[in-house]
Amino acid sequence: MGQRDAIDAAILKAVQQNGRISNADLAERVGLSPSACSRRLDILEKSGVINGYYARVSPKALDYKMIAIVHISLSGQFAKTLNEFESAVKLCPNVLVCYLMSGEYDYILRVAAKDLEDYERIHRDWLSALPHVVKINSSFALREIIDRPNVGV
Amino acid sequence: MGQRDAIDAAILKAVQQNGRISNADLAERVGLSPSACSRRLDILEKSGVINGYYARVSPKALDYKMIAIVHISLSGQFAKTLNEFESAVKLCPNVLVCYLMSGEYDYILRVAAKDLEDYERIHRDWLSALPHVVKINSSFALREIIDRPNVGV
DNA sequence: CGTGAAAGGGTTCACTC
DNA sequence: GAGTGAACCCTTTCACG
Repeated sequence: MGQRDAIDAAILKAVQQNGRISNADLAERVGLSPSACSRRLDILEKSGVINGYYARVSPKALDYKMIAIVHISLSGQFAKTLNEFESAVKLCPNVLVCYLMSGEYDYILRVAAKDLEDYERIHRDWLSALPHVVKINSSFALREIIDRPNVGV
Repeated sequence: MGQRDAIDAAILKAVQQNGRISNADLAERVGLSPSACSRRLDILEKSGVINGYYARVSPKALDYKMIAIVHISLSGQFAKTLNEFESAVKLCPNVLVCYLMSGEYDYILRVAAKDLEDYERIHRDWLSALPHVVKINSSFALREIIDRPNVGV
């Protein structure tokens, strides 16, 4: 699962910075022939180390001007309870991130909304309706300081 | 800043799902000729609607097995205080996300670490050392349920 | 915005070391 | 595993309608 050597690490770093780099340029950058580079990249993709390639689109351009951080507690920690909650939360398209957490709350969510009215709808129709929820705590981002797509680049 | 019409929206949706789609394929998908599609994509990139393209790499493959959510409060809310904190936090490569928040804490951070020992180092050398910090509260992700790169795709 | 053609570049083989 | 060379395909980018 981990990269094998320094060249794989260099490949990963490069595609994290520029997902549209051509294989030819990538090969030159990491000091490999195009064919060798293509083989390695293929392995990294097929083995799941590289999940995919995406464009970053400014959320504001999509009219998503609001980010909420939502802490949620459930009525219990049984596997069945967690599974039912997780299956349901995955269906909400506004939930960008969801982690099962240690600490006071069971889950933390990052939710995108177009505006406050949109968030109220999401809160009412989605979040409050999730199974086994006993406590919800929403706070809102006033400003984005950092949003890096990847670690260590 | 917002997209102009349905075709731009379709272009954005496509590149969010596949950042490596070729212009020819993209044109076909949105029902445009390659030249017209290329012109639109160029505008979307140059105007900043599309921020860039990147590969998603499994954090585990990079040996980042740990995600911490860190709530931080500062000693005040003066602009100078916030600015100094924000300039400093941007220098920490392990901080993936940082928002200025409403609510109990001033900032919320998403921090990647290789393991608990690595996190202790980050906490000690970076987070605790950030200017004006008076309270830090770390909790840890036990499991990732959702991690979408983009909203509404 | 669409068409068409030209030009250039990239990918992908089989083969070799 | 990596490099070479060549064929093939595709993409991009014009000028023009």
